[in-house]
Amino acid sequence: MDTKIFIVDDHYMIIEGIRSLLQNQSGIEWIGHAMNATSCMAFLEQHEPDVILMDISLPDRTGIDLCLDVKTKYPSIHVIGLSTFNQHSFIQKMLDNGASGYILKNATHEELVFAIKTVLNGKKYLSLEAELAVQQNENSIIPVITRREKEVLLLIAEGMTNNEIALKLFISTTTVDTHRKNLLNKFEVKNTASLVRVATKNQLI
Amino acid sequence: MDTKIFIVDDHYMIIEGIRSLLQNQSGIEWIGHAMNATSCMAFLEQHEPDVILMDISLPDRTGIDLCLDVKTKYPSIHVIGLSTFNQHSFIQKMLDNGASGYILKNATHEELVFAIKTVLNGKKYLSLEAELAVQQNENSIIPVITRREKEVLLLIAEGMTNNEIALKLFISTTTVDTHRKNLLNKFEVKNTASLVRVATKNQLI
DNA sequence: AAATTGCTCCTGTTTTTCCATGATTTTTTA
DNA sequence: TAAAAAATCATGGAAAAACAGGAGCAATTT
Repeated sequence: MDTKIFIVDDHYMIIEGIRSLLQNQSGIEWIGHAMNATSCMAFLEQHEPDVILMDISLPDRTGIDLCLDVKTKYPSIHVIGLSTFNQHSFIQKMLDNGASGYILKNATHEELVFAIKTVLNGKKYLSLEAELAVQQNENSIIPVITRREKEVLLLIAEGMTNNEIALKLFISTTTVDTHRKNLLNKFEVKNTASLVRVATKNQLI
Repeated sequence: MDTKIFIVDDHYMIIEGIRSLLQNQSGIEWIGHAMNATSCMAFLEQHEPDVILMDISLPDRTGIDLCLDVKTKYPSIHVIGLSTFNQHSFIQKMLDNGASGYILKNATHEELVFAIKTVLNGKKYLSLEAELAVQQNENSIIPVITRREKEVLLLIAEGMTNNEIALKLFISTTTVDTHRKNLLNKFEVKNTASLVRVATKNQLI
């Protein structure tokens, strides 16, 4: 029985590229593609692929969210993340949400097939670049911030002062200042400029 | 005589995708691909394509730089920018450097062929999304900053204080402050937080 | 030759941030 | 439900940034 592959990606060229890469591969059957999260879920009502290649960025939802939905509803399906970026946080989140692997769009035909075979055996496959990115991720501290802190962080990035934030959130200025101070501590930075920079880098803003 | 197409992109799947999309297209001949700027320039020593599809992000140089080089050396070649993002600043820079068009990687077969035909006729082709992005670009102010200001901007984003920047650049603290003031004015923001944010958004950092 | 631009520096004042420390109340979680 | 975490508020002081306004000098453009 052939391995059934399904692709979720909103880029025609990628879909065509993968189709072309896999088309003469024995043991692999291409059963279709979706260009957004909604039609992916709709497709899964009718068909059950063995492996889904899933782009991180989709028009209606992120691949990260979609991955969680798919794995919750169909735990036996193996999901492989697919992206142009080797963005630490993306990769980690994708794996946290149940993905079995992650490859970049510059993967070769061989790597693609190897990744599919690996996850079918229940193992994880990370492209070399992705693995490096995850390691880097472990090195760099991704601080855990509270809901309120995140709220304040966003407003800081908007350029609001402690005072303005206080008015907006109906709390005291000194409270905002405390949140700000805690953010600086958690991110291990010493002023607002690098706070915004680091937070942006980590996709928090 | 067939139109000779050459691709510069570091993603196998995209290369395969485009090849697959163009393969049965009459009047179009695929003459090869390069996966970085250097081998692109090397290829052009021997061959002269009519149209180059060029990715924005390449491993050794940006497509933006490469585009300028190609157009300088071979003005008759038409360059079409290719990217996942409809990033205003990228598109504009690409066009400034002589590109004849810009399409996104979710372009259909029809759009791709139409874009190629359009630029061959000496006209410009922008994908709908790209056109919108450029319009947005015109709306949002992309401030022109000087070399020194950019230098200071980077150091501000690094989290350095005026004093530290002054020491690093061998200038007075008040001078740094002036640059900072000018940056705030040019970016039309009122503090460092939004300065860093806006600059990051516009890929200046 | 005149105007513009970029870089440099200055004096002040006001506002905001940064830092330390401590404490109370509310919410989450084990 | 008890313990932990989060959110709230406060005081006070030092450091940095923001704001205003002016000004000299060199290189470039008009």
